[in-house]
Amino acid sequence: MAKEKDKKLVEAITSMDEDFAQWYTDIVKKVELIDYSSVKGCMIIRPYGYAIWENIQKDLDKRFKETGHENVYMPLFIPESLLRKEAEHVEGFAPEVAWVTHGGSEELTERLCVRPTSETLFCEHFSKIVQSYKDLPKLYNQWCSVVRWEKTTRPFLRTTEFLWQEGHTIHATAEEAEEETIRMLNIYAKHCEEVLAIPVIKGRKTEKEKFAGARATYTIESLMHDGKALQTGTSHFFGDNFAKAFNIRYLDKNGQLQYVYETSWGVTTRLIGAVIMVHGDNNGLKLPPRVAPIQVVIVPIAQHKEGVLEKANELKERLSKIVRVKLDDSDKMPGWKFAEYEMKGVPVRLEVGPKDIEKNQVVLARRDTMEKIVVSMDNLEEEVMKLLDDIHNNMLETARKNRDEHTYVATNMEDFKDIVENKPGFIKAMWCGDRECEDKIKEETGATSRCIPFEQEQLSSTCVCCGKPAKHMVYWGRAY
RNA sequence: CGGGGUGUAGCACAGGUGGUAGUGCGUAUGGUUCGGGACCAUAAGGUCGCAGGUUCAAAUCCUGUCGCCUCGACCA
Repeated sequence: MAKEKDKKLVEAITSMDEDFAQWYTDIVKKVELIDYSSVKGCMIIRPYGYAIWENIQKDLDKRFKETGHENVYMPLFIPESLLRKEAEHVEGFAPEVAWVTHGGSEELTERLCVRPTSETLFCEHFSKIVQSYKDLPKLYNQWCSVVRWEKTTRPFLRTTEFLWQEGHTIHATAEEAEEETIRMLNIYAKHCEEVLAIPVIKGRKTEKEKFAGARATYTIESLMHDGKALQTGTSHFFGDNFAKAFNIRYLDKNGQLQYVYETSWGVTTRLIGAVIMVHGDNNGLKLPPRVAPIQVVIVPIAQHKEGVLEKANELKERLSKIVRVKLDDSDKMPGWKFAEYEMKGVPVRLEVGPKDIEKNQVVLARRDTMEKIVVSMDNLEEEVMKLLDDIHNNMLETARKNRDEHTYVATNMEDFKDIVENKPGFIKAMWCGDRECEDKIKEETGATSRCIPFEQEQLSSTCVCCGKPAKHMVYWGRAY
């Protein structure tokens, strides 16, 4: 009887092998990361989910500031005429913007769009504040939400409104702007590996896949557990494209009017989706220690017995000086708590009961490997810190190994199709650089070009699709 | 925007052929428990997604509509 119940509870999360999409939905709901709202495609980010975002923000914001960026805030609304100033840009975004047509009961003379991204607002502002080469560069960033009226939505991965940061910078020269574009891409990559324990492929997007209005788009791509790729962050080089459309000019040292060179770059709450799908397992979420809202959860055993709660509180006090720690002294059974915090992805569980107190020890259980170790209370701080670092490194390596094991090489279309159908993952293949081949591959296999990686390999000399001489090695895959 | 599924208590669901709503989990209270999702007792909790229609009578039949999930085409 009891066993049947156990089974039922364990099955609360759909197995990822059985139905990955359902597994994902189960996680975001049951772990209480989000709730659905009454507006289609909009999600409520609950405290546990938002705390992950705050930790991501904290780390990224620090990295932005260390590289000289300043935070600003731009308006939510963009007048239609402003959005239309850059042709490619408006063409790319117009189909998915939300329009405000009324103020109160009055119809507006010009409708306003809810920002889908803020390039045009930054450009208009830059054109007003920049006169001289001495005003450059301007390195701005904003944390905000944007709205894109997407047709299908999924929590974190694609929502109608989503939280992000968008950096916008202007520079005197193209070289300087290019450098900035790459610098920020590297910051994203480092954040992913050092904080989220997600290994990424850095590279450039093809013309087909680049951002509307950009000269070049750089991207970090990661591989999810189901073998689908996720564009995890992007950094764009605009050249003087927007500068010309918005007339952003400055006087150089020689008294000549010059256009500025511009970049923009962003990551979103999608990063949380990536964390879920890269690290999670059938027991639930598995959070990398550096973003985990709770890094150590203390579960007292037989907490009604004398001295147990006192000791648990004492350990909590000690640990709270170095990690984010929670003591769960609720009336739930210990076993229930174990399962609960495993589902929530808490990296380390600390068990302390009468037997431990007697022996001056505690039990530490790690979420990544499910191993339990016994450590002395005397050097608890040291052991916990070491364990959290170990967990981070192990999670990063496990993710890297998983990605590498699901990265395949194709040298002809037959192999390419076979891989897409039977072995979900990244496909490395040579490409001639022609749009027709890229289109054909997408049409025939459903896979898109993810990026032209900076780290090139010569897999063969001919294009996987048409057989003409190859120009680049490209990562392909089905993507979110 | 097309295909499929779904909407009944906080959650998961049951309620062919119409008769005024039920089960499990959870919640509250009291007690026994506590090293891997405990048990007993008592109790609270629902305008059956919404709007029309048929009918003496609708969770059930009809029409419309909305939300959500999911698979495609488009996007971070």
